[in-house]
Amino acid sequence: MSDTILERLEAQGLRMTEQRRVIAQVMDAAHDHPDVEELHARASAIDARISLATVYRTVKLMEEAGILDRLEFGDGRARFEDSQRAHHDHLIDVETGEVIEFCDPEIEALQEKIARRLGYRLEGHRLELLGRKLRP
Amino acid sequence: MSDTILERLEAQGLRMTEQRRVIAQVMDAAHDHPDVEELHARASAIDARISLATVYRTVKLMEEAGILDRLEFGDGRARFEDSQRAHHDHLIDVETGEVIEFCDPEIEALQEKIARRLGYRLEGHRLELLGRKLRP
DNA sequence: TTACATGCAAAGGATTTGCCTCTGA
DNA sequence: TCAGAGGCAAATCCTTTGCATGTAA
Repeated sequence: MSDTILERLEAQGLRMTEQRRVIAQVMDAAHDHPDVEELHARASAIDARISLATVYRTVKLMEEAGILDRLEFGDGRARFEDSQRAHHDHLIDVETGEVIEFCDPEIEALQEKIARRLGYRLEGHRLELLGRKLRP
Repeated sequence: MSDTILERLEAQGLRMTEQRRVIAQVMDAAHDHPDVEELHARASAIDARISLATVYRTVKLMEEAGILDRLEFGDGRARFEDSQRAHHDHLIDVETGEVIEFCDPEIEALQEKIARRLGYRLEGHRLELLGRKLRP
């Protein structure tokens, strides 16, 4: 459960190319939610032989392999994070765009309950809170 | 609080064109979450003199006026609903794509609480549950 | 060797915009 | 009348894809 992205990628038996290694390394080092362009910039800084198209393909590969989660914050481009980081939701600062992660077991439990009440088994969720910093 | 979209549009003092009237009428009649293309189809059925571009412009106008809410269900296109319909969240059937609306005061309260704990005043949220129908 | 990955550029889908014409107030 | 709205097509933005070439196994 504490494997790196690189290790999980190898464990899938996928062909390990230089590009995939670099992108995995970048995502392992990332503590934020980079979009494809940002990912491409960080990867290019390590090895310039990586095209945008490859980043798109790799990110899709990793998403389908369950290694990355795709996030949509409503700004029209996808962002990615390590799917193995402990589950959390996001609070977005509407003034600065800053993203704060949080996890609340109560809200998780409540979601299960609501889904069940509607006759569904919960398979996932997206929760984003939008807020403005309190000035005390 | 129970005005139609048409009435709210007029109340804003915006120029009332035939196109805006038709789009307002379509949204008033809609009990679902149409995307722009669907909206254009429904509007065209009433009056063919409405272009896609106008639907895009009108929908943006209405969103900025607080008349419509823009929804993103992760399929790459925006959907719209009457912002004045009682607040609710969405449960999406991952098998059929069907969208079920629900409202849970407990979860609303919890979100307020979480935001406050993080030092924010809650301004809004997006919550989508993804589920699979229970077969009893 | 060879199936699969990459680069590049072209293609796509959703949305926006420039520009000229039309129209509501 | 005339500022703002609409139509059309071109432009943009993000993402995907076809094809020829490169490379991991």
